[in-house]
Amino acid sequence: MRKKVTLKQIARELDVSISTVSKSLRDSHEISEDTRLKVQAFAKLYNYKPNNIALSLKNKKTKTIGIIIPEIVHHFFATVISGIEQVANENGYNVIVCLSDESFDKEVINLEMLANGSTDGFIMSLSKETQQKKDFHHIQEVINQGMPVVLFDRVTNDVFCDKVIIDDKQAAFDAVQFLIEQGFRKVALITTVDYVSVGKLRTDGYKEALKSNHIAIDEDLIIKIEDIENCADKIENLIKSKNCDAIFAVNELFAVTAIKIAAQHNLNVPNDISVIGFTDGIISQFSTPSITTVSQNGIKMGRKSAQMLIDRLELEDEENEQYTTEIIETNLIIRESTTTK
Amino acid sequence: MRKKVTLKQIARELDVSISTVSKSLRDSHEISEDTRLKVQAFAKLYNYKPNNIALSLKNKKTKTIGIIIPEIVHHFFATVISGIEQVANENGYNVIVCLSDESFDKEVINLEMLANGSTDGFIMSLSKETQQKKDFHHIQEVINQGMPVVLFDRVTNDVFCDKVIIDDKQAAFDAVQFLIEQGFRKVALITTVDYVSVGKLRTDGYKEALKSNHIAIDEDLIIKIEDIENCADKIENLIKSKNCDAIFAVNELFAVTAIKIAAQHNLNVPNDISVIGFTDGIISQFSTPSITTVSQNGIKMGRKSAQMLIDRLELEDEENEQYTTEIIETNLIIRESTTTK
DNA sequence: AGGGGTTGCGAAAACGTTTTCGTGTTGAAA
DNA sequence: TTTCAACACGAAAACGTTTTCGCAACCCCT
Repeated sequence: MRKKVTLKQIARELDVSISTVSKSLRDSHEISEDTRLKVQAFAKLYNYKPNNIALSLKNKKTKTIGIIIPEIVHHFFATVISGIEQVANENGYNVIVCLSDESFDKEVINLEMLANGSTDGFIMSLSKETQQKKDFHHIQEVINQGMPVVLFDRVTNDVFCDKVIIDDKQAAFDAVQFLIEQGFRKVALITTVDYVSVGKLRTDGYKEALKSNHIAIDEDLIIKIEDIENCADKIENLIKSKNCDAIFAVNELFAVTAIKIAAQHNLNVPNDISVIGFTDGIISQFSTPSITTVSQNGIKMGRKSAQMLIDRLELEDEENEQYTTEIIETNLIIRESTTTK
Repeated sequence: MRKKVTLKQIARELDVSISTVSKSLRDSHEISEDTRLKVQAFAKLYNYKPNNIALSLKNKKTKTIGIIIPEIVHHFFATVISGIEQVANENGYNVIVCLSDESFDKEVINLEMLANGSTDGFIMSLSKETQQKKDFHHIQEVINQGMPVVLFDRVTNDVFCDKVIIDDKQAAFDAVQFLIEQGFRKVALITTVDYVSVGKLRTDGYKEALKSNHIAIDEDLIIKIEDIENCADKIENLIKSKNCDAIFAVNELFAVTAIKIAAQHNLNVPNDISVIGFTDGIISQFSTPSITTVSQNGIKMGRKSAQMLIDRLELEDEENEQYTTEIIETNLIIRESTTTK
């Protein structure tokens, strides 16, 4: 086992000082060509690589980005990480990933853990519990300590920092508008409870679309799912009522579940009922029928988030207090689950 | 902006030495109760937390695990990360994730980057390119430097270290055996090219199952997919030939694609043709029909890998050269895509 | 020969910890 | 009064870097 070699060891071996070794390796002109080449040859031979930890301590920069997200087993978040990782890599950064499991406490613990020097900044999406409690002191804390934070997707107005979101309301509006344009008047909504910020916004967009087309909002056509496990019942009631000819679901899972339940009741999608989902994940692409959906482009969100964070990190000139909120465009991907009336 | 406070600052503020502060905070008996309480109160007030980087440098331990996988936008890998993260968290470790994008070079770069002090050890799954080149010197290198490595799923016999795998061959055997027991004799195989280790093993299992049931192997029923983009043609040929009554696919994507193409040719799954996939991901669960599949239990693989790595890391007593290979059991999840003949 | 500039290198500080060892003060025992 | 232990604290080294500064040695010019 050949442990990694340090400057000190090279210095001792070559009978020069540590400074000389360091300077030689960094091609300093202070060092004679003789010594420089000798040191470089020796370093190469022993495969010297500077120790990152020591560098981090010295430079007070870790070249590491902390990512804190609710969960990773979720295609959208996976794509965002993928995007972040791309940009991070291009700029010589590493990413360290923590999962909050939708728990406020875990989010706080992770944040504090990484804030003690492990990372230069954070990219986060809030856990459900955090959104519910509306407690963001932990985030404010790290910002106060001078660490940049970028929030994406699940954000809050209560903390000032850079943000990357989609226009959830507009996207929902567009989706519902599309359904209406296809001739549907009885459009149902399957959404989440209101404290999930994106769910609320998409609900708003749905309502607005109906309003602007002078369609009355029928509360019976709006169902709010608390937890995904037992969403089936409520959806089944909706379908059985046969009161709707189209459904807008605020995520893939709701959409595909609706389709499955419809099939169980011998209703064909899209012929008997059209369905639009949200998030262009695996499910939408591969379900049968494939699902018309609002594409969020997680890669792009991730890339943008990373770029904003890195820009701020490398902006040495202190305190550009102009926080911006970037909006990533969405687009409706039309597939097999919708038709015209 | 209130920057993080250091021992030195506390010491200066309280007019004691750095050692005294450090000892007070660690409840050393060398320090009088008076000073101890005073320091602790002050530290609490200013929310002192030791700097991780400094600790890492001193202790030569980062409490960080490096994960290098081909890609994250893949349900199986996401579940493995999730499992790793659980165990890591329970033991006070963080995880830093790098993606090789199936590229040998990126795998090498990531490994070298993290090997310079950033992590205490690695959990990896080999990129396709690495498996093809059969070049593992980079992995051997970090092992030689004394960093433990755990390989999972896509492993190799050419490097000695701990490994976590499933019995791919046996699992494939069981799946095909199941189909045969349901009465199918013309079982087709959709697999990958041979250099993908798991693909090869699953192919072997398929062949063995046929053999042990005295069914001749028909090479026309075996199709090998190079890249996923244009797998459709080959699969279509298979389906059109109408030569098979059941299909075993070595991953979800092949399985769902087969089902889709079958539908296009007015063949019903499972009534006209039964399909079994591999990996119990989102697709298998939510496609219509839902897919009978071999479940890999990524969470468990991740947990086991992390546990093995951490055990080795905390086993101070040097050099337990007994590397082990852990086999995670699989099981066949029977859903709608299979029936009996 | 003396002065000034260049060249080549080393000492030391700094980043933030922990820990070992030393040391001065106090109190009690001889 | 002297001696010694216990007590409370500080100095310094160590982890591996980078960088500033200082300092010899040499050469060149007058």
